[in-house]
Amino acid sequence: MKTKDNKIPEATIKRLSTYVNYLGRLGTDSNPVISSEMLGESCQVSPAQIRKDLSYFGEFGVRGVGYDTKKLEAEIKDILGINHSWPTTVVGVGKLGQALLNFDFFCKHGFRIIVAFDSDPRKIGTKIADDIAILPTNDIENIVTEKKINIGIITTPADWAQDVADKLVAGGIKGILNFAPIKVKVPESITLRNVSITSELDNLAYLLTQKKRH
Amino acid sequence: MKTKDNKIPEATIKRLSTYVNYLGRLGTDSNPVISSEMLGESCQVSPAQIRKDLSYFGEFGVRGVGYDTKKLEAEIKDILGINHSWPTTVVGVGKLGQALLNFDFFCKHGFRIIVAFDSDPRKIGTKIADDIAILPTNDIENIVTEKKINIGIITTPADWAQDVADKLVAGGIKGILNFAPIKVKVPESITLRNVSITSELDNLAYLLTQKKRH
DNA sequence: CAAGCAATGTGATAACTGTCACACAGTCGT
DNA sequence: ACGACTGTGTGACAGTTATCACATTGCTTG
Repeated sequence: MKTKDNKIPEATIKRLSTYVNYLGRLGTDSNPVISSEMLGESCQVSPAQIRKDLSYFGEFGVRGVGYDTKKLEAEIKDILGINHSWPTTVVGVGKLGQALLNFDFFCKHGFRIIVAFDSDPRKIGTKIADDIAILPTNDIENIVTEKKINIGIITTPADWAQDVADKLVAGGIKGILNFAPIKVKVPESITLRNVSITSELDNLAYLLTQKKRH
Repeated sequence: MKTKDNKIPEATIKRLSTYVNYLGRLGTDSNPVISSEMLGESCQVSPAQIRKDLSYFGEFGVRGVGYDTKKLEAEIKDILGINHSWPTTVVGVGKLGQALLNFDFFCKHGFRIIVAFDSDPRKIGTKIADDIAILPTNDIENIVTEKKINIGIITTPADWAQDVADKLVAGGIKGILNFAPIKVKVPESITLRNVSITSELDNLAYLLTQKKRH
């Protein structure tokens, strides 16, 4: 795979994710080939934008024809790095954690949940969703190191998030996806993404308010 | 409140949400006044960015001093439109739906859950999280109209999402927050936000892959 | 085999977003 | 009361992202 440039817009990555998701749920038999216009229609992105996004990484289509659906899906998965399994752990087995653990897409998107952690004694020692063990949060550092876990997903309440992040980092985690509603701080070398559900709600409220004020 | 211009970057709104969230969890007694530098430190945003963000909407600080913490929080809430209650419904009472229904922040962020919907007969008729009734999805249109519900949150599996969205729209919903991993289509007049958890995962995978390839 | 067609790939351009430096206003100390 | 000081508000600038038009290339058909 070519990577012509390392200045890829984050928005492009987000869209690639949309594309691959759509391609995945498309019957490849009925649509062996897809054009940027058709894909754009489904993903609500302009055809030109799609071509531009892909052009950052190479040439995947055939002029005058379009893209081989199956091949394009594989190419994008390769670009995103979701064509193989990332050893992953979920910390915080509340409702949100459980929702994620049961998420079909986890495995489909290249994430293998090795183990989960929680601080609730009643949950520790039990198993969840396809035989995933729940261990005490104090074991995070050791287990992450031992099992060579790359990715940590934080679904604890806000107050615990920073402590959990520190433990994951101490264990040698590579990346963190944080669902707790505070921005945790980690060393420069750790890849971090904060997912703020409240921020999405606030954004919706803002848009509705704007509309009302027109 | 002044709105000098209607071209506010979406990123600004996202950051405002971060600011207000942080201000909310700050002891107002210990910090009656906060500077853009202090706030920036906590929210991991440059001080200049904060001042710029706020300047879109007016002047809220005192030069040489900073911002009145409590007042700033109220101002931002006013800007975002989360200083009052939006009548809201959640469709899909799976794990993710339950997680959201139990989310403390819902009420704190100006969303009042009126009712929930699900298609599972075992759930219909029961109640959840502080006395919220679960009704069948077939009732969506009528109830949304009757209760004048403004916001619909979709937490169903992908296959149901579009159907649910259509029902919400038929009931006269104003805005939709969609957690299902497909982009639903709604009329122009409806405010829609898609929250893609898989996209966040993909983004993390991409960043890690980049790092590995360095 | 050549001409027409269809849809890609991309350079140029426009729009948008963030950064920076500094003028300005309010406060505090003397 | 006045000058030094502190932190805001903002215009100018730089960097980034999206849009557009069209040249390009491979397929198809007569």
